[in-house]
Amino acid sequence: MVDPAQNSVNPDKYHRILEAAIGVFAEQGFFNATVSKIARAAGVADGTIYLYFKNKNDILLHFFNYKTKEVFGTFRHEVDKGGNAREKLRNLIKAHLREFQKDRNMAVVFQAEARQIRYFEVYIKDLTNMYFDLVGEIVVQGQEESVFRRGLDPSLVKRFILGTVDEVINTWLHAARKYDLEAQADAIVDLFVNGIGATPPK
Amino acid sequence: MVDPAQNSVNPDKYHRILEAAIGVFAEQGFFNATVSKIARAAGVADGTIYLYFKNKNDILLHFFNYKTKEVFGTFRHEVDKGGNAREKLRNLIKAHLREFQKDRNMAVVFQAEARQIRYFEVYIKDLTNMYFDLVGEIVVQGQEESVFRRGLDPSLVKRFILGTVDEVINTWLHAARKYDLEAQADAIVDLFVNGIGATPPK
Amino acid sequence: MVDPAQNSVNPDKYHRILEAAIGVFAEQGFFNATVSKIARAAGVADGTIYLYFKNKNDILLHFFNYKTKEVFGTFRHEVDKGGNAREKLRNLIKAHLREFQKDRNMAVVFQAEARQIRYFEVYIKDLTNMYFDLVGEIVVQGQEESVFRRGLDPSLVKRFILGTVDEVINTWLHAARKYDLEAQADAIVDLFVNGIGATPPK
Amino acid sequence: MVDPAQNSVNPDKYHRILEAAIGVFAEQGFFNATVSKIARAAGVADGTIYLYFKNKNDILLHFFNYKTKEVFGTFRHEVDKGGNAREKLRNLIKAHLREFQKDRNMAVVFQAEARQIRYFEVYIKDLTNMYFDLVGEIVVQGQEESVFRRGLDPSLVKRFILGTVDEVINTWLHAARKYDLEAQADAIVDLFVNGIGATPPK
DNA sequence: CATGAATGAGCGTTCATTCAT
DNA sequence: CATGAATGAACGCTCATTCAT
Repeated sequence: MVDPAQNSVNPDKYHRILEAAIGVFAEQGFFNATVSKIARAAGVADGTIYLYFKNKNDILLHFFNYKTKEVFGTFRHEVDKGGNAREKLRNLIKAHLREFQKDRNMAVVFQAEARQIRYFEVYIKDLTNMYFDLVGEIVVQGQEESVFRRGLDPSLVKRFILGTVDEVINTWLHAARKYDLEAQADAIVDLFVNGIGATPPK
Repeated sequence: MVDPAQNSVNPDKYHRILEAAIGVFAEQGFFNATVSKIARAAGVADGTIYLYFKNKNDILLHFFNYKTKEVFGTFRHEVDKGGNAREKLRNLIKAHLREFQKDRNMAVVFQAEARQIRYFEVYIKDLTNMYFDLVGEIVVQGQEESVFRRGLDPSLVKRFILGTVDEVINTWLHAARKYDLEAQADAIVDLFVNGIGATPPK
Repeated sequence: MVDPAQNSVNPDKYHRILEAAIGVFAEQGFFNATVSKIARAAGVADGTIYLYFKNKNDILLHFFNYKTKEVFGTFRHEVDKGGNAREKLRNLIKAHLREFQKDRNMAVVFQAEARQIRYFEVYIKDLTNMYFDLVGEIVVQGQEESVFRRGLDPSLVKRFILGTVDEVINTWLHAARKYDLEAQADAIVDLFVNGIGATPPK
Repeated sequence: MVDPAQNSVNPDKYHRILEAAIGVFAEQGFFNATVSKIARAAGVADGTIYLYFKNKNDILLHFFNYKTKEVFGTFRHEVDKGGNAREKLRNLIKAHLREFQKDRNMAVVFQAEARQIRYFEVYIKDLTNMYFDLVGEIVVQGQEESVFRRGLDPSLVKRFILGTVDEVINTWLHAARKYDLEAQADAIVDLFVNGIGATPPK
């Protein structure tokens, strides 16, 4: 097997297979996807898959390792572009929704398989922690800026935020009618910041 | 196959197999679980499984249809016990966390498989809608009671709430150290109601 | 297992099962027939079958041993009723067609399974030989009476006759439109006796 | 699965499996034959069978579709070589006996399974009709040539001829002592043409 | 005698993986 | 590097048979 990280030979084929695989995984689920189907979708022979990936598991692993990590990298970038905490939070949510909307296959696979397959647990945890770290920083900054209240359980806030976005994406994925996902960012952030409680007469 | 609804024969064995199956599904995932493993776990012969269930899929289907529906029934009951909207919301969250904590296998299977298997999508949607309806009612009541603010997107609020609880349970399931899940209810409700924003100097 | 030959106990049930089995065999073929289906058709429990028959094979064996042997007994009787050889031949063919027409299930099973299952070969051979003996006698008598020509290969004549009747029944069984089988007897005998050759100007 | 019609891959293996399967079917019958036994007989792995055939049924189907159709093709050819009707009839019978004698496995499978398996009924009917057409043509020609008498029921004559040959082959297959099958052709044709009746003093 | 729930051996089929070309 | 035919372990499922009631 070639190391695709420093793979000078045919990086094309590596990506073609990876994309094809994600497509098949998205459509059929990891377990119902066969290596043959992936090969056909990628336009290569079955055996060729094994020149670029150790085995079927390894394909999904690469997906988590490279593809989604890349996406999570843009989250970091987007967050950094924000000035204050609220802006950073909004940028994160917006980026999250945008990127998942942009690559539906990725979204499906990530949402569907991430919780399913024990084998990949550790990679998922990595990604989740990356996300949690981002949120953590934002919260701390927000508290320093006094836009977020003190005394919050940071770990709970992280789950509060990731859980909501996750569910919003999930609903979008299963919806019959397609609507713009990114457009929901502001309403979501508003909920995060203000909750559902009636504001007392201030 | 016998009708398990009527439990005409050996309801014991029916439940033993169902519990055993959920255990195996929880540990290995649906696709890695084999009928043989389930039979062994239940202490019956492979063929016996097929006296109570149509096939492997059918076992999971029964799980969604009976076991989790029952749990969701207690949610309704708990909500009804609450007087005002905030209490109802708290009761729902508490019940949700408690029931999933009480039956860890159920929790694992529900969280892991619910998003995964196309075949069962319709059952999951049923359960989700049941949940959404509950939340919807609570929100409306809260708005009438003026504890929840107007102008909320009800569908977004539902996802906001389910998503958070979902993620909280998920984190608990994957945590190394076991902690009390139900105890988080109040903090969660507080987040829902007040958000993370700093209260303006009142 | 009870010996059904001298079975004082519930000969009814024995015959009910046998008839039911032949019906199921006729409809589905021996190998696709299950003991359960037979039991259901007979209105008894699966286990009851084994009180009257050693196993699934044994049911078919009883069929060959008793049911069809009985039919072949009437062939003998019909032949004996005929005066000259030609009459005897005609009676045999008529009886053959009539009996198979009368019990379609028997006909189907006999025609379909007789050539198929090695296990029963010996019983089939018995029946065939019984038939061959009948034909043999008729041919000899016919030659003595000078209605049948000398120099015939008796064994070939037997196959000539059984084969034709067999095929006529077979065609009837598979025909879409139902017609009277017995009515073909005279035309068949005419073919046997005169062949298809044009009679030379006598 | 590869298209065996085009024999794009390893036509050798395709034929090896087909021959092996027919051998196993001949020895054990279709239902008692297992894919494993066929694979072992063909010297390939179980899975390899499925590269050449859709499933176990498909093997028998190919047998009927290609192997026996080919044989029936030679029947046509042999018939066409005959000048007058009697010669044609004789050629048909001779070819039929010869071909089935040449490939005993084919003969066994054809005789045994043809009447048995509902699934293949349509293919058998095809073959039978092909045969019937041949005989029909011969009979008509014979009547025109005035070697066969008028007023025959053509459909009955067909069954008369096929049935006899069928039975002759059948007897041969089950005989303990092997004798030459083709040698019986003339005696059979003589029976067809002249019947068993004594010729009146002409 | 009768039942039918339980058994488990056995089968057809799939598919990840290998390797000769 | 690329191929795809070949492999065979493994699985879901069926069903003849048994036996406790």
